[in-house]
Amino acid sequence: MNDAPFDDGGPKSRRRSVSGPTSADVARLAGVSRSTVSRTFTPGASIDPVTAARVRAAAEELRYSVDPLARSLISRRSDTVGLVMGGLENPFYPAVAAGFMERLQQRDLRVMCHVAADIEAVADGVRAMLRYRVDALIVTASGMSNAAVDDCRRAGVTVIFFNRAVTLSAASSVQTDNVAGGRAVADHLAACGYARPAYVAGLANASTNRDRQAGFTDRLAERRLPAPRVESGGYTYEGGCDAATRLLRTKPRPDAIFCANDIMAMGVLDTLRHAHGLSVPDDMAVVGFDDVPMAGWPSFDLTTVRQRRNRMIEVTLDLLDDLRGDAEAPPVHRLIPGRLILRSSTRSP
Amino acid sequence: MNDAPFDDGGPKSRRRSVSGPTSADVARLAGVSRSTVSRTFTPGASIDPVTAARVRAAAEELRYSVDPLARSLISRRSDTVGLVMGGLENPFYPAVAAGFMERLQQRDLRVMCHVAADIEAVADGVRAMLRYRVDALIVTASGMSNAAVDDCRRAGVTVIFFNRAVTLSAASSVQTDNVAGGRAVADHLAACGYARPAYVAGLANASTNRDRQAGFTDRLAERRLPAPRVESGGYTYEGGCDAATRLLRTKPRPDAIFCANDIMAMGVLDTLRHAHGLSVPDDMAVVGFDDVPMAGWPSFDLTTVRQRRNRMIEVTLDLLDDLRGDAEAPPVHRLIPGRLILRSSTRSP
DNA sequence: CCAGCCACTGCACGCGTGTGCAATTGGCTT
DNA sequence: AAGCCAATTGCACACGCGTGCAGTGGCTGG
Repeated sequence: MNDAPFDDGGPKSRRRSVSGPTSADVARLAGVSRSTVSRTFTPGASIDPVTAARVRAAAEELRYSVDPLARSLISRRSDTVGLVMGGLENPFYPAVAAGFMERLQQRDLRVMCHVAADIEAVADGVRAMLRYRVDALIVTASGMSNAAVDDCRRAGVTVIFFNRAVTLSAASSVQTDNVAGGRAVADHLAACGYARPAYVAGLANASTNRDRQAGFTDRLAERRLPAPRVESGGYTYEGGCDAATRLLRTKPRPDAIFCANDIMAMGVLDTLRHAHGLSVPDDMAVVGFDDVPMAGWPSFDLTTVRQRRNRMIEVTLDLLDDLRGDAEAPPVHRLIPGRLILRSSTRSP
Repeated sequence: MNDAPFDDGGPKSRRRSVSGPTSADVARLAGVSRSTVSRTFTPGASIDPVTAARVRAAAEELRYSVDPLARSLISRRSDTVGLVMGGLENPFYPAVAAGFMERLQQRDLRVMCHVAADIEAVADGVRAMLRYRVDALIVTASGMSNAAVDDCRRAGVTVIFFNRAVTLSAASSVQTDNVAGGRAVADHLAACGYARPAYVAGLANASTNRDRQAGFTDRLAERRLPAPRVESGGYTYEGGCDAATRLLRTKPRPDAIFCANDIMAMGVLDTLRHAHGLSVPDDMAVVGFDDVPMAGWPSFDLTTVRQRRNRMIEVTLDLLDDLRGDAEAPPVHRLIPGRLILRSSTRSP
């Protein structure tokens, strides 16, 4: 019961063992007022360096550290950012999440996570995080209602969408140039002599999917190639498998399949090869998007559009530094160019 | 400067637009004291249902919700659990993380995440989270110093290790029966007539790796089979590739390779097939551990030990419910049996 | 009819911190 | 030498909430 070695009789010594020393304890030991202790740990506050050193020594001795909850109760910031993710099935996103966490931790920021598949779940998560006073919000590959964005704005929380376009809302965004990626794929397939393109779509309401499809389709049209047959694959491996099967039944049969992400492309690849005995790229070309590590494995060796993941993350965090605090700042939109990685799932030009 | 549209003259109206209504506002509207409002939102508090209803109505009207920071400042709990992860490269763990998040969100708990590769980084993350008063800590596949565990205990925070054995510390754990998994693999390989086993290890200090290897090796010995040649693969695909190459150079050449996880097994598989033109399972058997979705894809079709991910998560959360609050409770250790999934990367018995 | 009990409510204090304001000090200018 | 200014510090008041304690009123049992 009494796991503290002794009770010093001070007025607040009851829960010392569980709640740690307070700034009052440090103040007493250093012979200053509590305000001075506070100012010691508040960058930019007016304090004599000599006093500050004495306070720091006392804090060190007591193993004191500022209680972030009490601090944010009054300062209205929490040194915490919210990370809202649309799902972790596509291996691109765990890598993104890990990248964000590592870098945020480096800056001594805590990260509060939330996974949410649909718009409503996102809004719920966001509102919950707002109550915890997150300083900013990063939303990866998931939609968000304008109402929720407005809530953030009202709360003074800047929100940045990662790989999600945002039209009329007041939020910023960082994403791969998905349109250009789609166009690059169209160019490459045309250069290789493929003539009957198909597109395996991701989620219909995802801007990544729409942009990739638009770039692909538009560029095909510019090059006088037929509009691609479209099948939905829902951004999953199984969806890719099913889409491949459906595409094989269409006449004329496509000779090149562009998938909105790598996972679906792998499903397509596996289905073509193992279920229908087709040869890639001889019988059919397959192209993905993301360039997840697996895409480079010899079992797939997938031609794909690489997303510059680390660069995107850095840009997002730089943006965060710029925008944090003033939610009134006008939204910024950054487009990061992707890069077509040529592998053996397409013929050579 | 004055970004509120107008000032209603109330004593605390300055920041109304950013910080939302307080319990005092609700109290005023409902014609009760602030305490009564508080009790309305405190389960188990003594309050007249009629009054509570009136308060709720007022709260609804003002869009009031309890400030969780202020609440936890005094109640010493935060309705937040910390999730510490050792990395997200192995796709088993993003799935685990997502599972935890979804279920915790369902229970209206926030989750604070941290990724940390080594023991020290884990300790840093844990200490940071403790300062934020997390109610509990889930540590997946990552080690933690006893000092850090003690810090948690002192802070009254229960910690549960997920897929990490814990020997002398005061923390609980939930994990697959890795020893039994290793034994099952040994049995299966023996039954199939393989005679020269090898083991591709994960990280040397990971209990999962040690247990799988121990079960495998012991059972091989029991069946009078030679001790397996061991190469380290560091739990990564590339590590698996390299280990395979090294194993192919050993004499006598192994005829069955058990890998401590699926990702390494895929690296082994790809290397055997594509770099050395070997046939699996005819020339060599390959077995993994985890049964990630990819293991079932036709490109790999990997015999492996399935970890009952969802079951493990449920057990962990049940444990959390039992243990949350009393850090004095004796630690609990749960072993979840795995299951050998037979596919075509091994011959039939 | 009264004592006693119970359910409910309000008061006031505390949780651990940031910060405007006034007070003090010391150095420098006139 | 007197006055002024900048630097530094302490006081006191928030921040938004939970909760022990002391009431208040109504009801029951005797």
